[in-house]
Amino acid sequence: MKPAAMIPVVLERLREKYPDAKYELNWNTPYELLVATILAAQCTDERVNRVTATLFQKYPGGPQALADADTAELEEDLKPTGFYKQKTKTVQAMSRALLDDFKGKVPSRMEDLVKLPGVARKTANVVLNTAFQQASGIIVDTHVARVSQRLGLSKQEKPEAIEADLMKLVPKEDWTFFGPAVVLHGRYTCIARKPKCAECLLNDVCPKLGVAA
DNA sequence: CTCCCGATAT
DNA sequence: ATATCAGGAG
Repeated sequence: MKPAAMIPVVLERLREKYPDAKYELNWNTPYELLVATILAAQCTDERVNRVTATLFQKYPGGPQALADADTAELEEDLKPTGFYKQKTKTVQAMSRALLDDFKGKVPSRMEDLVKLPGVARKTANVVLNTAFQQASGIIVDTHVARVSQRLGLSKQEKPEAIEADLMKLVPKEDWTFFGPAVVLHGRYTCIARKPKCAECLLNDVCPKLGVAA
């Protein structure tokens, strides 16, 4: 089955299983979502939510508090999310850039967002799709990348190239659903190490590329 | 391409 | 022992 013909099937079945697929990160403001998304690199949402729950109480009011925070102390706060020195540096630099260049407000344009330290298209798309209801693009994280390759929707390796392929295939009105839904499918069914092909809702249309028989 | 970080599955 | 986990920077 050709990729273009698979898309309606994929969308229909994912909608049935995950009717209201959305990101499981907790947030109250675009800024909180941006920080949470940065912290989510190589880390589960559940762990991020535990950290941010106390983090935004301790550093309230947006980017100023985190920009001004003591770095060593913030490192301890972020430690459970892994890559904590890197993430501390990134979150503080991003917060300062927000204050310096955007009056402390999270910009709602892709071209502005990706200028922020620690923000590339994946993170920007999460913020735009989720907080600003904007179909700026399709979120391509490790799950979306893997599932897209296995389904034969893209043969590319780089996330940006995969996103470009997907944007041609998936109708724009489905972009904000496609990302989160495929993430869930990738996390719970089309698992990296040991995909559950037997119980997969797409196993009849999947070419099973890259999956051990 | 490597590094950042550490836990867990295989 | 190695791969992977909601990536991005140098």
